[in-house]
Amino acid sequence: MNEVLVRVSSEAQQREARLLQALRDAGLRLTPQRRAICHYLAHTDAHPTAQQIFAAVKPEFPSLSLATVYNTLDALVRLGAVHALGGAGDGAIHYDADLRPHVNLACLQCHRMVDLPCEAVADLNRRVTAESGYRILGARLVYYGLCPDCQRTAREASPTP
Amino acid sequence: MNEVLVRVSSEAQQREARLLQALRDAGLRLTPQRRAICHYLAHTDAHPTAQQIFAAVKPEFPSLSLATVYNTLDALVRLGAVHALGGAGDGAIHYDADLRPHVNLACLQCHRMVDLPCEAVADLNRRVTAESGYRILGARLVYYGLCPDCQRTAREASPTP
DNA sequence: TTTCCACCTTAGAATTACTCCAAGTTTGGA
DNA sequence: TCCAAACTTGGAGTAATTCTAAGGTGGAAA
Ligand SMILES: [Mn+2]
Ligand SMILES: [Mn+2]
Ligand SMILES: [Zn+2]
Ligand SMILES: [Zn+2]
Repeated sequence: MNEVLVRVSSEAQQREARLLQALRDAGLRLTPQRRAICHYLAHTDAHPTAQQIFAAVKPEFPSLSLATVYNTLDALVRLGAVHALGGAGDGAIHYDADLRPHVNLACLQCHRMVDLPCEAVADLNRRVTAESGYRILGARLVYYGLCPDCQRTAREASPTP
Repeated sequence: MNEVLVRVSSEAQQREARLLQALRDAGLRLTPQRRAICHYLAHTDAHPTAQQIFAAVKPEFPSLSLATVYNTLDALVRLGAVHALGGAGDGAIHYDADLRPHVNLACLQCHRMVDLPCEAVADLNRRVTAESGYRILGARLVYYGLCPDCQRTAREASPTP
């Protein structure tokens, strides 16, 4: 009759907590702007750019400045809490707050990035950390090309069936 | 007494041939500038940026334009003959003509990229190609952080031993 | 709770990698 | 050899990112 009150913290909530903790641990301040940016980063799987984060958070903070978005991203990347994945055919850097081992797929046509879970990446991470001699801050595991949708579009455009 | 005249084409020569063939196969023209850029790309393991390629080839072609470097790189990347690895702490994209399976290590401090051979990457490539549904043009397998040299430098700067 | 300052945010200017353009040149097939 | 499509070039243009100076604030300490 007693329900088991285990709240399963969602993946997104865990990510958000991790981002905030990373800032705290580094002695950086938790401003409302940073909280909002972390919240957005933790709850999306879209691999947003700085501009996209800005556009998404701006409504909640009309005074928000792009510089703050860049500052916060820079801090999170330098702390290893967010990965900088690079461009996707657009000239802008995409960010990923999902640190679970996976590779990312970028479409050079529609500029979207999606995840491809991949257990093998965990081994890769381990090996690189152990063998490289580098102090690893982040990874950028991206395959780029054309997504299924954009392949279809391209095929319709050129009559080569 | 007859020597066996097998010339073992060096890795770099193979790469150069592959780059030129990729351009030919795509119906693109082999201009002296493109040849020089391909030659440089094939013979370096420095993962150069467009500007660095320009600086390296310019002496041989005083009339060379940056636009030509960008055009050529764009063509090679779209053909999958060269990989665009993204930045290394500098704001510029680094390129890699070495298509052998490996991961790249970027130092955010000195902006250098080096290779880490890794057989596991071949499997990763296969799996992504097979399972993603994407038409894969290239990969960007980079771990970024601080190289051993820069770690040492950082340690000397901050007295935390 | 109040104080206080090092750290933050902000708007806008500055930087710069990269792209675009128009005019002149070249490649490579016919 | 001839020529049209493709290429190169210098310079202007674009836009992502960084820088700067002035005013605001988080959070530790009293
Ligand atoms: Mn991802
Ligand atoms: Mn490499
Ligand atoms: Zn697409
Ligand atoms: Zn270094």
